[in-house]
Amino acid sequence: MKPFIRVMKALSDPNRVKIIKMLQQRVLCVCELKAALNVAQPTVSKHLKLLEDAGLVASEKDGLWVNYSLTDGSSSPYAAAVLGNLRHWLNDDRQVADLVKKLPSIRREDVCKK
Amino acid sequence: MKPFIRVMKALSDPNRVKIIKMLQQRVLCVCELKAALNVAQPTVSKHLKLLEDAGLVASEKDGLWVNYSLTDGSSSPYAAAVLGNLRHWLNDDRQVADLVKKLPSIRREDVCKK
DNA sequence: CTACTATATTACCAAATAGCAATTTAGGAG
DNA sequence: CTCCTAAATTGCTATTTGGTAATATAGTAG
Repeated sequence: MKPFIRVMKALSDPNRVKIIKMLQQRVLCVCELKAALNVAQPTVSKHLKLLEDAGLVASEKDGLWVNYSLTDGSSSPYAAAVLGNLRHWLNDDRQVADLVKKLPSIRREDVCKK
Repeated sequence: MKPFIRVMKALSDPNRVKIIKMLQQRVLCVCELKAALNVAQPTVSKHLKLLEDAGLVASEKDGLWVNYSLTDGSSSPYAAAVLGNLRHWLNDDRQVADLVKKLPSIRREDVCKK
């Protein structure tokens, strides 16, 4: 039951769903996500932790950066199924579409460094 | 986005998931669910409202009783998909299995009437 | 070593949520 | 009508949760 609940909980927040939809486009680091969502950096980190615990995203360190990507779902059948559905779900959603559209203009080199 | 979030939120509580799994067995009224879950009646009603708003369950009055059942999912593609998955998901879960097993012994005539 | 930067962690606040007891609504039976 | 019962609603409390600012951690560059 717990693993299923974790996936549902992870996907029951708009910002976390947006993170998933953005990661469908490409690998992203924390500050790119922070820039896209317009929230504080710790907020992004917390969301990512929940998504990772649910088996929805994976992280890989690259020097100073941490790259986040979608998992293949092998760690959780629930995550796998919903990630599959989310490939086509919400593509027409206004907020998601806007984010995806502006995503190419959000580049690590510009966005990181305060 | 909202309808999707509603479905995820509705399914991110163990008692609500248990309600879904029990409704896969048969139609149930509020006091049968209350007896199965061991929670207060208003708690059950509140859960059912959330599930109904998400398009996961439907209610039908029958005199003094209100019968709750799973929807066919026509009101929400998200609900439809997850309800489909939940047909085979969690069948081996300890708590769910126990509930399903004791469900036949929970009969409206015995359980309602305090 | 120091200085800088990306991320994680901690501490805290406000809003949302699961739970209950008490009450209200609504239908059935006398 | 009154009495009874199933369910919904209201009002409340404790816990959870999304957010932030401040701090700690870890890697890079000099």
